[in-house]
Amino acid sequence: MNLIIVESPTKAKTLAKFLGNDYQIEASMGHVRDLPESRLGVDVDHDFNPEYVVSDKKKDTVTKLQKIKADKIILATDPDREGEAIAWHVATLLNSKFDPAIGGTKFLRITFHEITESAIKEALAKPGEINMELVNAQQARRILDRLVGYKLSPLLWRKVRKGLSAGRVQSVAVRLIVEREREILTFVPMEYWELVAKFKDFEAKLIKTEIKTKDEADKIIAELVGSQFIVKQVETKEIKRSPYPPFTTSTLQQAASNLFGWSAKRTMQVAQNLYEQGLITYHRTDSTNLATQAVDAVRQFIVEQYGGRYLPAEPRLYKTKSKVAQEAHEAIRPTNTERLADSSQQLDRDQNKLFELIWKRFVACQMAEAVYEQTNVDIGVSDGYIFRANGNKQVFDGFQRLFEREEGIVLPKLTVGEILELLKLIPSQHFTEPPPRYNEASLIKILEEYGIGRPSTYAPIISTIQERQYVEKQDKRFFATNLGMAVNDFLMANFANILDYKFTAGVEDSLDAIANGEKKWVPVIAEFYTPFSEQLEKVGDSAERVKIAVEESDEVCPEHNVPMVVRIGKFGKFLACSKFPECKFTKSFQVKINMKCPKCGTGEVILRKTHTKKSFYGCSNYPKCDFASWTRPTLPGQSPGGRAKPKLEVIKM
DNA sequence: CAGTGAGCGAGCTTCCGCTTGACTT
Repeated sequence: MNLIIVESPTKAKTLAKFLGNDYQIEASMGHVRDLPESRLGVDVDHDFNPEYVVSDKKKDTVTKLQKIKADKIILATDPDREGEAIAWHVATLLNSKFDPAIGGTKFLRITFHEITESAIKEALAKPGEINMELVNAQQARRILDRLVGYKLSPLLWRKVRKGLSAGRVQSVAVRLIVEREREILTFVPMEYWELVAKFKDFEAKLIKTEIKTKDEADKIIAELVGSQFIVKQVETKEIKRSPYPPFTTSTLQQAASNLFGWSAKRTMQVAQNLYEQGLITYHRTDSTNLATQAVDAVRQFIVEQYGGRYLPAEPRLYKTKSKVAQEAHEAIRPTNTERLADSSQQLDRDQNKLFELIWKRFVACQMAEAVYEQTNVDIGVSDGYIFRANGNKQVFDGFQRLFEREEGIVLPKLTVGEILELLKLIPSQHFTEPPPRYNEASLIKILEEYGIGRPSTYAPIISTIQERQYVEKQDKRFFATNLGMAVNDFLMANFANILDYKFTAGVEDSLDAIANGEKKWVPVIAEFYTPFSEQLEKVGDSAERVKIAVEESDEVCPEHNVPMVVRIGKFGKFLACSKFPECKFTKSFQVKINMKCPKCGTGEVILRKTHTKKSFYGCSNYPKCDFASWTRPTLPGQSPGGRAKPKLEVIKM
C-alpha cells in the first residue's frame, strides 16, 4: 500500500477520486512542526540551530500519520518553499517508524501545480526527492522571522508597554498606516475652481487654465461672456478594454471588500466553504495561472452561451506580476464552469455572492475585449481658452456582457468650425484632498506590491495590528492610534532597516540564493543577526522609555472643569479626568454615529457592547431612555443599513 | 441588549506561514 500526504483534507478527497485503492491519501493540515511558542528556540551561538516541536494541536495528526503502515510514502505537499519544508518535517517525524534500513519504507516527493487527473498521474510517474536547498531557504525564512519577532517584542515590553509585538510584516503594515495618518494630518488643502460651459445637449470643461480663486473665476467668466465658442477639433478613436486576470487571494479579498464591504477574514471563511464543497479551486494562491483543461472548457462554454464573437482567437494567458509569487496553485476559479445554475440553490447568500464573483471574473477573463468609441471635442474661444468635451459609446460589449452596463456619454454630431450657442457658464469650487486612509483592500494591495505577507496571512495581519491597538478601524478605514505611532517612531528611530519597505524584498533575494544553491543559509542569517544583536543591546541599554500621547476628548470633567482624556483599560477605552490620580472621575467612552435617538429624540445613538462583546446600538440617555437595536437604526426614507447595493446583476442562463 | 477600568509588579506577553476544526455566545 502507498501513502500519499498532502496538506489539505479537501485536496486529499479530490485525489482519492482520481486514484484507485492502491493509495491511501492523508492530510498534514499544514505545518506539522515548528519552533516552540514559549521560547526563542534558536541557538544563536551555535549556527542558529533550530529546536522544532510538535505542538499539542498537531499531535493527533502526527500520531495518525505515524501509525499508518505503508510500503512507500509519497510526499505531495505544495510545490513551494513552505510545502518542501512540510515534506521534510513529515519525513523526519515518520522516519523513526519507517526507517528504510529497518522497514524498507521509501520516501518519494512529487509536485503538481493543478489538481487535474492528468497532472497528478504525470507527477506520480516521475517522483523525485526532497530538495534540501529549498527546505533550507524555508528554515532561514522561519528563523529570521523568529529572531526579528522574538527579539524586538520583548524590547518593546521594556521600553513601551507589556504585551506589544513587532515583526517583519506587521510592523511595516503599521508603518504604512502611521505614515498615511501623518500625511493626512499635515495636508494643506488647496483651493481650485472648475469652469463648465453648458451648451444645448452637452457640456464641456475648461482645460489648460488654472483657476485658484473665486476672483480669478469671475474674471474669466466676464471675459468669456459674449465670446464665440467654436468647435476647433473633433477626434474619434476606438478604445479596447481587456478583462481583468482571474482572482488570486489578494485580488479576491480586494474585490469582495470593494464590492460587498467584506473583511478579508469573512471573504476567506466563505471561500473556504466553497472550496470544501468542491466548487472552487484552492483559495490561498498568488498565481493567475489556469489549467489548460479549464481554459478549453470555458472557451467552449463561451461559444455555446454567447456566440463566437465573444471568443478571442487564442486563449488569454495571464502572467503573475508579483516577483515573490511561489505559484504553487492555480488562480481561484470555479471547478466547473457550468455548475452555476444548479449550485445556486444549495448555497447561502454569502456563498452565492462570492461564487458568482469568482465565476464571472473567470469566464470574463477568457472573453473578447469590450470596444468603445471615444470622442474628444475641443472648443475654442477667441481669447485662447479651450473647453473639452468627451463622449464615450460602447460598440461591442465583449466580456462586459457579464457585468453591469455603464452609461456612456453621447455627444451630438459636431463639425469643425461650428459655432455653438452658450447657455450657461458654471463655476465650481474644489479643494485638493489628501490621499485616503487605507481600508482592508488598499492595505492588502500595497502589502502585496511590496511582496510583504502571503495569501495565508493577509487576513491575520489585519487582525493582529488591531488586537495590539496599533490601528483602529472606523467606517472601514484604518486610523493609527497614539500607541501605534509611538511604537512606529521607536522602531523607525532604532531599526529603520527592518521597517524599510524593501527589507522583505532583500530577504527574498537571499532566500532565492539559498534555494538555488548560491548561498548557505547559516551565513545569510549571521550576516543579518550580528549587527541586529549589537543594535538590540545598544538600544536596550540606552533608549529612554517611550511616552505615549494621550488623546483628549471633547468631554469635560464636572469636578475640575478640565478636559477628559481617553484611556485604555482591560476592557477597552474609557474616559478619565486629566487630573488623575488627583481626580478619579471616569465616564464610559461613547462611540457616536451622528444620529439622534429615534425613540426619545434628544439622546445620541451610540455603539455599545454586551457582556459577551457583541455590538449593538443604544441611546446615550440610558437608563432614562431604553432604546436598543442590533442593527444600525434607520431614519425615515433611508434604506436599511445605508449600504450601497452590490454592483452585480444576476446572471441569466 | 448597557460590569468595569489606569497607578503598584508575579508571571506573563511575542514572530510568520501552512492548514482546519473545536470551542463558546
